[in-house]
Amino acid sequence: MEKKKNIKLKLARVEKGYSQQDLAELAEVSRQTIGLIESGNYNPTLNLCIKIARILGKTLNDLFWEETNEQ
Amino acid sequence: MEKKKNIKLKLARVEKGYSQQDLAELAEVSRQTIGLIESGNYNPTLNLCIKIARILGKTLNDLFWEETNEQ
DNA sequence: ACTTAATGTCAAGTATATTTGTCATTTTGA
DNA sequence: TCAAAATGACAAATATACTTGACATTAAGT
Repeated sequence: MEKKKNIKLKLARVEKGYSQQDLAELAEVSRQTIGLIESGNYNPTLNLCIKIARILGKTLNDLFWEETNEQ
Repeated sequence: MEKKKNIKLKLARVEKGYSQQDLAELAEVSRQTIGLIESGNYNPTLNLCIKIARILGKTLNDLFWEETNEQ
């Protein structure tokens, strides 16, 4: 049951020059939580997604929305 | 500590002609969970937000993103 | 007025997001 | 090469999302 990595999040983080640890501290969560979200095997809460998006200067859609064909 | 109601979600649901119960069944969660998300006193998981958005033909930003002045 | 559907709310239980600690592996820079 | 920084991964504990059940209140239709 491999899940899809969140490459968009990782790219946005690296573009800002942040390590997982840096982003974790800014978002006030653990480094592991950031790692798990990037790995894709994770279901974070909405508030954390919003916080991360704001820190990285992105929106929810930018980081967490996948367009589907039928919609 | 009153939190802001998610009026955008409620509007999108009513536009589709769904009751909270209807949406809950489609999203495979309890009616209470939908009610709590609309009431704003809640922090749902990302996967549930995505599921709800897809059911209502909206995006994450449409339903759960608030633009801020500084970004 | 009456009935039913829809919603709000509370309390107790269950599932799972998140933390903490630790160690292994990879990457980066001197 | 070497050392340090960054990341991956695991297990056990804690915090909290979500469920279930139940009852009260409000809205809508007849």
